[in-house]
Amino acid sequence: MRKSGSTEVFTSLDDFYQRGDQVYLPHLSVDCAIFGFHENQLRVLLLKWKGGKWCLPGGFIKHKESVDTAAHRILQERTGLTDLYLKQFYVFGDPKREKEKKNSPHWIGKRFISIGYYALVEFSKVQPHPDVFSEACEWFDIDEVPGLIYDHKAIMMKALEALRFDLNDHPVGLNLLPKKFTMPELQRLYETILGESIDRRNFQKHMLSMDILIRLEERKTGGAHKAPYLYQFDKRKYMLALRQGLKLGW
Amino acid sequence: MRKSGSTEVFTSLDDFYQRGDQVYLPHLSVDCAIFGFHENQLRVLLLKWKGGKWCLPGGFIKHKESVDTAAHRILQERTGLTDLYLKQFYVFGDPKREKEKKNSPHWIGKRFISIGYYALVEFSKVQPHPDVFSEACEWFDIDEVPGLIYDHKAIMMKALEALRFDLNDHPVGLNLLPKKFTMPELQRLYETILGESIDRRNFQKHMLSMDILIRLEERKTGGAHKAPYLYQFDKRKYMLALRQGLKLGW
DNA sequence: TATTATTGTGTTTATTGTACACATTGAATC
DNA sequence: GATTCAATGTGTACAATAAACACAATAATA
Repeated sequence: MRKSGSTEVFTSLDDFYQRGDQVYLPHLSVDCAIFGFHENQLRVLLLKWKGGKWCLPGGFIKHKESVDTAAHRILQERTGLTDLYLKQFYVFGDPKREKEKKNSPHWIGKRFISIGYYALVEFSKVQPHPDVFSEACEWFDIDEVPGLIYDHKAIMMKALEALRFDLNDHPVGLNLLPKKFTMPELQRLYETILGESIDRRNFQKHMLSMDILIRLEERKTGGAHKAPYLYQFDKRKYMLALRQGLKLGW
Repeated sequence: MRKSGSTEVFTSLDDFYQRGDQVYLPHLSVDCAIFGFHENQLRVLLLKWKGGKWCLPGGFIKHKESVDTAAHRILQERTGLTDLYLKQFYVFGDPKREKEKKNSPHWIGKRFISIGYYALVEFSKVQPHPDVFSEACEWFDIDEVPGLIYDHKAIMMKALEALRFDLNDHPVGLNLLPKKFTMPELQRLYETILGESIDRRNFQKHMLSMDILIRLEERKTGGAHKAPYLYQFDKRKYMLALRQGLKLGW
């Protein structure tokens, strides 16, 4: 059994089990690893089934809907965000991937092949919404993710791997950080994604040499110690650099 | 309508149209871009529908079969090879992707979402076999691919892009070249995949510095001009280097 | 035997990456 | 208000890598 997004076309949950395949493609689902960055940590948004395990937000594809649109719809339902960075990264097609599933006669009890997406969101803008199958929707530090249903842990790890890979030529920083951020924050983002530490001074030199950052006059106050400058991305130069193949990674 | 691999479980083609969904998952297909390297050119293996357009080899997923297994089965049927390098690279999920398709009542006339794989094969080992829907199965230079059915041209281009990307950390050379090859041949392979020319001397230096090549005593005779040395990959060191994150690309 | 196009093997220079040092600053402490 | 502390801002020296380039050797052809 799986979670769905909007059930408004159905009169009841039972109706959804009975007639779901009239609306959705059978045997196919979309699962999303939604990444955010908060308090210098990479986080992932998880759902908790009523009385059950945690899982990645997911849903199904309508009969005449593109897979990308389905993923956007699902993400919008879970986060409230319409404008987020979304990337398909892998298909999970092992017939035994849904270990705990009991073979029910419903369409939803059958085997599902899942198309994996990862999303990058600005943490502070997200309003987590549980779906009808869930009792909670919360952020988890990626190092503290609990046991997940089915192969969702593997999906999440693969998403993280894809993210690490994409750091070079996809707008990761731009989509995870707030408008204004400090150099140390940007560095922590890289470090948490790559899982390694980077020399502070070399990092700054490297980032500035790309000419995609604008240093503001402001500094970030409040913290102890010396107040760091605030930066923002020069979005035009950033996207141009990506198109021209500049490596934004480490 | 699409091409299938083995139809041995069906009594006739009509039977396949009528009962295919009892064997295969509906709405799902696998398409493969099979790459080979011959006469210093990267090539792709295409099928020609009886009386129709050219297309990528493809097939369907059995109800209890993993997607990877399905792809291997399809490839084996088309090339005769059981042991080839295969990698899933993208899902094509636009409901309008099958432009020329007429909506027939059969399962096969419905919308299909296609999972794209690319394969790397040693050209000389392949015995191309048309399937039951095809009249021809031939290699094409990737710069001379004719118009393809549906979105298969886009799938092929995306496969090529994925291959270019994977050149760094996947065993591309090992799987595309014959056991023995010359340094110029290896270089042409890189150049044809990357679409750019590389300095001969720097290329050789770079490749040798990786310590994954064994130079044989033999030289390749027959050609005009100076006879080049033959090399082979040190498979153990090659795979070790990949696992350790050595960049084999350019 | 001379020619030609290609291969084998360097060297030099420029660019990039790595390691490390020291001064500055803002809050907290005495 | 001076001192301490932990973090930030800036810079320099060295190593490793990449790019540009030169010349000798060789196998078929003329």
